[in-house]
Amino acid sequence: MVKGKMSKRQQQIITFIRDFLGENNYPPTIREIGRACQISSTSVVNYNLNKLEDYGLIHRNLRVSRGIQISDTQHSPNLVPIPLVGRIFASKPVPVPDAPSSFAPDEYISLARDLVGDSADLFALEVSGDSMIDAMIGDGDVVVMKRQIEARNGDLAAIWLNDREETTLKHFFLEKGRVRLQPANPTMHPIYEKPENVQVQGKVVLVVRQINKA
Amino acid sequence: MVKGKMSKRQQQIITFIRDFLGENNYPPTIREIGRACQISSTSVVNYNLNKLEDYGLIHRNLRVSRGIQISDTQHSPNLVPIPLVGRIFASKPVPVPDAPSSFAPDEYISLARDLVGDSADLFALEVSGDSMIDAMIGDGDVVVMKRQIEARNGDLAAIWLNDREETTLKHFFLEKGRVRLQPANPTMHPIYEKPENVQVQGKVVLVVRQINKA
DNA sequence: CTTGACACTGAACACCTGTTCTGTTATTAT
DNA sequence: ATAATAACAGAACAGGTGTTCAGTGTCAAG
Repeated sequence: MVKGKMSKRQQQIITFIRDFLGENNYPPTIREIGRACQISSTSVVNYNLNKLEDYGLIHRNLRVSRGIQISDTQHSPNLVPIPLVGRIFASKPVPVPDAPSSFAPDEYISLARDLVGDSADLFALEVSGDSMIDAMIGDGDVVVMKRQIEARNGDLAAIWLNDREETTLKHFFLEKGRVRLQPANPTMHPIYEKPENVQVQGKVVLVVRQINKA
Repeated sequence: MVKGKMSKRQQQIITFIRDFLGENNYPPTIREIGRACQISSTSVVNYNLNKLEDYGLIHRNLRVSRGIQISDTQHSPNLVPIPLVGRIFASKPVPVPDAPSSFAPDEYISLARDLVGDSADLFALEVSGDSMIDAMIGDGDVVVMKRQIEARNGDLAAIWLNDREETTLKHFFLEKGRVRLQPANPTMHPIYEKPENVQVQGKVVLVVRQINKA
């Protein structure tokens, strides 16, 4: 959260840092910033960098050359590796990985960070069969899920139905004592379940379908 | 391509650089590398860094502090920018961009290269409405297409139907004088058209669905 | 007007950093 | 064994780099 308002100069500085990082893969020095922003004195750059750190927009490693990190955005590698932990069937619960760091080094899929954000507990599943077709998800699709036990209204969630012993992907709505599970396909009708019969296993964040996997 | 074989020390150095970069978002100095790898002399680190650059594993910016880049982590080669050229409706032809380099700098979406390959003439469209639902593609989905006028059997193609004046996304099959257009949803039935009535506008390569666009 | 805060200048300092040089040790080929 | 090459150590140097400090001008509040 930004407490104060960034001055024009500070905005100029932070955009330059971002550009410089994108081009060189390492942060600029104080003097390089000054040169780019027409600031004659290193102390002024230092002064404004401290301001930017107060605002929480950057992080500085003191006494280290080029020790600037941009905190707000996605600036590490722009790719997020997501572990592909298994397949998802209608007839089995979702194979949710135990810990966020339980690395199954078998396979990863890489996605641009701006598609999925920075969350740590993401994992991916390949869909087997056509049982998720009412969620507009077909055989071979890859779903990226976020590990969580509860869902908020409207979330597309992976839900285990205790009585049917079946996994389904539906939009989750808790309404006056019952759970409405709404297919993503708007031409289909919802089903209603008792809350104790549904078990949320994760929330779908992204669906990727490769048409011609070579 | 690596011409020589990396020594143990060089391997140690490059893994340290990678770790350091992952932790601090900026590259280490020569002396930091030496300290971490038990190398007493800066010249030895320099010596091995030059070797690593000869092998093509890193790139050095001479006379610049922390001027080391790891070539395989450079995000540029791993991300493919795809121009988002417009929206796709059932009632209108696909807005195919004219030239592969006709840059509409409005918006881009970045995707990992291993998802879409290297082809130059890719473009992306956002789907409006639920008219593509029989291709399991819903409102707000993004389809990545490859510009081409002909389709091969089995391709999921964007097809303009001359008589209905309508765009549809279906699997394309040319069979004995007629064209079979098969919905991606296996529970739905195909339609048949005369070849002169269908006009291929592109081939769908990828479908991405972000569930909670913030 | 005075005060104080804010943004900035210019200069100086101490340390950091990449580079280069001479020399030593280990490895390999002849 | 001998020579050549690769790998390393240590020191020194020039310039880069973060930091600090004494001032300057501006501007709004008291």
